[in-house]
Amino acid sequence: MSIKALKGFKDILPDEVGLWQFIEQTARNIFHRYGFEEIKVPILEKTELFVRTIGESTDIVEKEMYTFSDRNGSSITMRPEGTASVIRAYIENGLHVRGATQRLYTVGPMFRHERPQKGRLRQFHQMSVEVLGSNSPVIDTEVMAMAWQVLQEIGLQASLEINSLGCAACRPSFRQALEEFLQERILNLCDDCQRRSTTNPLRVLDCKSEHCQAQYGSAPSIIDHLCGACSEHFTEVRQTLNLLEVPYAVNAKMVRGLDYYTRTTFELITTELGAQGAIGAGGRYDGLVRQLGGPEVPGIGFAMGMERLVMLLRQADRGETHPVLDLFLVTLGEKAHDKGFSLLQMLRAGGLRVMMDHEGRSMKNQLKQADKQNARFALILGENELLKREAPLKDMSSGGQELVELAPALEDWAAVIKSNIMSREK
RNA sequence: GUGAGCGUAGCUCAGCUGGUGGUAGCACCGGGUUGUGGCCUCGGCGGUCGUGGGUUCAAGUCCCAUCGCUCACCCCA
Repeated sequence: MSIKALKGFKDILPDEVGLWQFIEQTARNIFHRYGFEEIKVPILEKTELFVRTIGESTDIVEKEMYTFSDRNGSSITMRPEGTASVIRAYIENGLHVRGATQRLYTVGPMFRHERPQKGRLRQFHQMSVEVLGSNSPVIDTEVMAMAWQVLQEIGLQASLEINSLGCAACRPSFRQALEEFLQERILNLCDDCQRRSTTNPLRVLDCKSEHCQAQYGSAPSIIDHLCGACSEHFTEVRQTLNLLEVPYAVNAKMVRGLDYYTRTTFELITTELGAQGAIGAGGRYDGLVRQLGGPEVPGIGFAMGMERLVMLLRQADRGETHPVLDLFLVTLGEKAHDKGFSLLQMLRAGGLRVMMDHEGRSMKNQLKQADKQNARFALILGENELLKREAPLKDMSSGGQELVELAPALEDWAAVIKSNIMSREK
């Protein structure tokens, strides 16, 4: 049996890479328009970083991290998400002195040891965005509007759901009210909710059981428990979203899986991906920088799942993008091949995408190759052409061809061929 | 971690109540014009039927185990 990739680890084949590049380029372009700068951070970090930020009792930390001992015995972890590393880098490099607010994004693989299913892998890729240093609710809106715009520009539909989780001042009172509510009817809840009511009470609210949901209609809502400042913040977020005419819905039952979130949280949700509806999600994390030993700096961020975006585009049949060759050099005979090889390099240096055959295949075959590689033109170069000093340039889509002169010097050939091709650029 | 479904060619799949693995489609390679691709046509390559046991005269087909994949739960991008 040959060696196969690890469970949950996938090859991204050339057919699909064009789509990945399209998404990433579109997103980067938008991020730059919004004043964001890229930061590249390591894939490995000290385990402690994730334990302290994501939260000790979260599923990610408890059972999903790729954690192991380094050769000198320290515990290191392959990052399960991007925010923690960016915050660490922000603090470690004193980025707060570069300006009051920093807008950063990073792109790359994340690792979680989960059971793979549709839209969920053990190595997956995120584009992750962070704003550090602003308390303004308008920043929340700006960030959501930017995420929204990314989807718009890559041509995807999703709905935006928002919520507020409150802050260290108001969340505990809500949590207490909820716990009391759950205790009163603990025996009427499903097994999962009974478990969740002690481990992670907020989670019960998005239970899928109808029986449970019927009872949660009267459950305390986080929105009602927000303190004055948090309530005002949330109101302003909604107002500015309205102002920008970004469509959204408030979902008071939305919960996030990472402990560091405060105040505004949001998800971009699609119904087209089976059980994995979130294609982007994020929120505020006002205490996080301080908690990691940095200055008292608020933050907000979100991540988008590349695999899920790619999957949606494929489903929408916006699939494979084939690389296009400007020219395929068809050569006949050894002499023409050698001459052609020099010409090939000259043309490439001149910026054209050019290929040729080195296997001595028949002309028919070489044209077949040209076709398969989506060449726009084919230049036919044989002994006759070398003697006559002119060669047919064939337009592969129309089939028509005309002779181009072969100047005495190779440089001039290349220039003539290039200008011939360029002039027919449509 | 739990549950369900599925493993036959590189890919998509036929293969009935067990009776010799398909001229199958796509892809790949080569012919059909001795210097012109796509379409057509002909031919070729390609499989320890996931693996290991068992039942049987006989197993791709039935049984058990195991591995893998997929989807769902949990949870999450």
